[in-house]
Amino acid sequence: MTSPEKKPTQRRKRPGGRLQIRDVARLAGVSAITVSRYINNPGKVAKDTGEKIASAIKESGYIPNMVAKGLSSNRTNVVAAIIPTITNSIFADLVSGLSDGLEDNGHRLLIAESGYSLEREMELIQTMIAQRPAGLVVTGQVHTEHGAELLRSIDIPVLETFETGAEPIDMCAGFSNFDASFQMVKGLIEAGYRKIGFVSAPIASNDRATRRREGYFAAMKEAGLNVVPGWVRDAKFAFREGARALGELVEQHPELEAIFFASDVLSIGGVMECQRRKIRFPEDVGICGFDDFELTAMTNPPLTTVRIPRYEIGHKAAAMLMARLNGDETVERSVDLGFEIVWRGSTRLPPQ
Amino acid sequence: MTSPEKKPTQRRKRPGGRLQIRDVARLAGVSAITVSRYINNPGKVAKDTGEKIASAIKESGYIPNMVAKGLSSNRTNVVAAIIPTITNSIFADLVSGLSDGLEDNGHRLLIAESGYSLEREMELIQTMIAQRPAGLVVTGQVHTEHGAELLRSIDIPVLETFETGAEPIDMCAGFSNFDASFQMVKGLIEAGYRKIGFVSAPIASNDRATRRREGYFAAMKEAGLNVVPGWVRDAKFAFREGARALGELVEQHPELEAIFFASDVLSIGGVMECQRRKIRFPEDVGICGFDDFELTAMTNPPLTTVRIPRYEIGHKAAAMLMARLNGDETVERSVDLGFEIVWRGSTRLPPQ
DNA sequence: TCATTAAATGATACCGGTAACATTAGCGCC
DNA sequence: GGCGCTAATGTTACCGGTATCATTTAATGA
Repeated sequence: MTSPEKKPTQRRKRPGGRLQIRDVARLAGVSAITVSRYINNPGKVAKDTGEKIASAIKESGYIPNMVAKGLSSNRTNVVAAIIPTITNSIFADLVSGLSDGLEDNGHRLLIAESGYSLEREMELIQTMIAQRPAGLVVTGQVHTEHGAELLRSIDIPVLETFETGAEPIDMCAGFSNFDASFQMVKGLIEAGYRKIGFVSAPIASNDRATRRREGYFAAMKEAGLNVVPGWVRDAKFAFREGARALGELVEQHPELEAIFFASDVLSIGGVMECQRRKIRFPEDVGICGFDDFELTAMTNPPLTTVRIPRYEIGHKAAAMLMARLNGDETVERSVDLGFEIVWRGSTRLPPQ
Repeated sequence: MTSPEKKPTQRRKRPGGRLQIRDVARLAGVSAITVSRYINNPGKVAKDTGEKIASAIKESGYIPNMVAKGLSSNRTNVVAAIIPTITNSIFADLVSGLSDGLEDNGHRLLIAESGYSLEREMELIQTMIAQRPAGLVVTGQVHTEHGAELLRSIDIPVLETFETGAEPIDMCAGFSNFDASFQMVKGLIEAGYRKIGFVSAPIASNDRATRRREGYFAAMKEAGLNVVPGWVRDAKFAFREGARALGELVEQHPELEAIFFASDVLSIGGVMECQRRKIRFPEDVGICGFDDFELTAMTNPPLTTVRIPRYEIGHKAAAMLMARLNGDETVERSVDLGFEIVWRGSTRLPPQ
């Protein structure tokens, strides 16, 4: 029944698989390596050879196998990004900038969400390393000890985003959350506000929120203003949490003259709550936010907020990674893309 | 100077590289393949061998190379998703659901944005195939001819999301945009509205928007209501575009009794514009949206809208892909996750 | 007792590309 | 003419895992 002859190592294990570079080479009448050269650097092959290969590729519909390429060349065209959540639009904008910058350089984007957990971030760093990305983007400058160790030990460019206050592990792109918050509060004080409430995301596992809170305290302290503990609140990233925080603050601390929401998810929620409660701003209480969501320009009156370069951070991050991958070791290690306080009608304005 | 002896094929080309499975094997005193077995299926190795390997992995901090694994096993643990844009929160929610579902199964997510261009989508399908993903997720059921051909020809599960009207190329998960829009308009008509405006995203390259518009026309026609061409508008996905559309409609068509924005990005913009113009809803004009953004519940009065299972689509998509990858060929090909019309105060309510 | 079978483990080739080196041809120049 | 040099192309081994088949060991049973 079974024929005794034993095939001596058949050549192709996967007859259903895709076309290989060898098939294209055969079609073009050259060797596989020449096709490889043409694909990666057309200038390296003679013009007529290149044309033969090009038409062989076109006719056959060959699509290269980047997995094989990655293994053989020891470099992939994938960049990994770990963000807290894609549903917060500041990170969606970051990812968009990153994606645009990477696509322009033939790279793909692998993303994962840590859910604002540093433990989870650390696990994701490991699983991302397993994919052998060409570069790694993380959020913030604080990580678990083991996470930071992993980031230090890998031999690919690592980019921390959204905060530039500390010395980067490798590179960072963002702005100073402390300064931005400090300047906002300082401006409010100059505008005549004295009793200023502060609402931010929970500061656990979130150095950006932590720096913003520190900026608030520092500005208050510098002006010699006392901060009542109840003025400072946590609220998770959700519009309704901002609404809840505003409700609690105005009920429990009617003395407040202004409320600074250190995220526009929260400030928009706060504005909605004001409208529901018929609280007028800036007349009854000044309201300001952080992030410059598109919506902040459309409330009535529009919201004072901090414009941060969300898309630009991603785009710059991509550029920095690409430069490093191209061997440019002169890339700046810490890039501060700045911020801008946008004064609009939801608060009184500082003089001048 | 240079020693004449020629090393006969040195074993390791990349001494700076990461630990390999062979290193772990040596540490544990077993062969590489046994370590591989332990990693992929611990039950396949003896208990004490497994323990030795486990501690060797732990001590050495070995992180597997998924690129090599992908090449050798001809299957990667990466799923590719192509969405129009990550900055529209409906797709951010989709991606979030997808990401959660994939992570639970040890898979990673590769994303790319097509910018609502089918041409770009087609290019991205090609570059994604080059990465040899385990599965591919796209948006909508309409693609370029070549794009559809590619999707049909690949031998991995393909999942079309957010629309279930047509026969899927392989699988689809979503809901009927036509029905959802039809039911919303039908409800408005039952609530007594006759002159109803319609604002949606541009329908070019966007079958979801196209179906929603068709649903509007069908419901109007069924009720014997005439549609004035000027009542139907395009607006790109941006809050200010929704605001602009509302402004134009109320100025040019003051006869309109209700305006249906077929996206909550647009409806929220419309609401903001109403507040600025002191237009009351539902008193002056009924306003309703589509998507059920969190914010729609917080406007004053809250917005009538269509709740769609954004996160669930992504999560279900992941589950369907994983089932197929596990060899389950009984997976449903077309999964309709439904929708719900949420009647709130921004429109009059249909009877009962 | 020894063949039979299952469980555990190992040896080897291979996945589809590319790095490193080899080879060939063509050219300039002394 | 021969040498050196460059441009174009080919040969071979290798990237770090796993599929496949082989081998060893232990357990089972007539």
